[in-house]
Amino acid sequence: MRKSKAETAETRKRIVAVASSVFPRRGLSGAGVGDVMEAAGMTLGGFYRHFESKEQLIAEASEAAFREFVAASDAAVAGKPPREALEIIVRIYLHQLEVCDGHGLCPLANLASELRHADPQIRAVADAGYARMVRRFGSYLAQLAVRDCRRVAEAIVTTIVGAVALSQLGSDQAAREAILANAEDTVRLLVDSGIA
Amino acid sequence: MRKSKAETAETRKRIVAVASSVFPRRGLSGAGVGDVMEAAGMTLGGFYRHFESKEQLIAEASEAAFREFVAASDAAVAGKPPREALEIIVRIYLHQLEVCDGHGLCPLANLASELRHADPQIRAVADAGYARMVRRFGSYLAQLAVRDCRRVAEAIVTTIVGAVALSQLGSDQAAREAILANAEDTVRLLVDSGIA
DNA sequence: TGTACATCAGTGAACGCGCGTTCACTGATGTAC
DNA sequence: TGTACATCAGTGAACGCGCGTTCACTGATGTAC
Repeated sequence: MRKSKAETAETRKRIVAVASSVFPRRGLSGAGVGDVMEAAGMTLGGFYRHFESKEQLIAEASEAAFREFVAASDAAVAGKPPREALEIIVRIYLHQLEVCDGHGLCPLANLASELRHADPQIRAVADAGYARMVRRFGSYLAQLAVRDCRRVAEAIVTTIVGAVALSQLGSDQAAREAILANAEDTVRLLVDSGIA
Repeated sequence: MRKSKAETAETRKRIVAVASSVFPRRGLSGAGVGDVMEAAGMTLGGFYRHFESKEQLIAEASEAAFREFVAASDAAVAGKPPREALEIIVRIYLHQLEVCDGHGLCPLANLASELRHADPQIRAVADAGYARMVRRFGSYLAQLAVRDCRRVAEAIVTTIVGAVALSQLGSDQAAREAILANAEDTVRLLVDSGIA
């Protein structure tokens, strides 16, 4: 049953891709290695041909999730002016849960409290993802001549991460939408506050 | 070894109090029933004289955590004018992690992603806690004649919960403090934006 | 290019540990008379 | 009020399940000659 190198690489990618959607949706302790492998169409036993541990998979899956989000939102804002681009990215982030295929789910918002207790490797990925988001917003804010770009960018990230995390606790749909809509307004307020 | 009714009630309260600090600090799946009992100065076996399940303890501990936070912040703002009271509560919330005894840790910020996968009983407590926080801020905002009290209150809660949750992922102290300080500014901005 | 052997991706079963839960037991409290 | 018995909080050990990890095995791929 040995597979060609190309197939092996494909399989590995598929496992990471599946994991990047399974872990944010079900939680780090809520989804097992077996669940991920099953969702990838394989059996449990093959896992350790590709990864050293569940932790390693989580780290790579989180990296992939950040990359997917960046790729998807980059594509959506290609050629748009900065203000519009910024709003589109915020909107995509806030509505990440409504995308049915469940990809591009941000680890920060979806795994927040679990990441704290994860191992250093995983936390480092989360840290890098956060820094990346801040830099991304920061660069748009700079183009808009916003004062204190970095601080405003951090505030925007806090707002949208908090909104997505909280919106998943609400029991009724209306409350969840209200939280997300509010976050959009808050971001607008933050941007305007920094514009001379 | 049977204990008097009063002692039994004391023991039960102690377990809940300990749990309300252990679970937010170590996570729902990171802390076991045995850990809580040990921290309460007892052995594992006695747990089921007081609670039906770990889930029930988590639910009661979360309720207690919300209550503790309300009690502590109520005491701190007694007699203060609304604007000042609001700022103090925000500050207490944002610095909840620095309190050494580890009490008054908000389940929303500290257990965010784990609450999503918890059972309905626990989620209901989290929901109620969120609603309570929103109402609390809302009433101060109303006293300040802020427009859209409820929406602004929700935005404030999103901001401070997001800030506390995110601040725990940062690796260095400076980044964590920056997130919290930013949140304080964002809240001010939100309040001012609603004042005629 | 063809052949023989080493490699190794994937399978299915088993291992081992952690942890929620249960249980037999102890001895102090509560209660019935 | 005193006595005898039932109750039950707390202990320490055991059970059982889930899950991360390991392992023997299979058969297709890669490679050395």
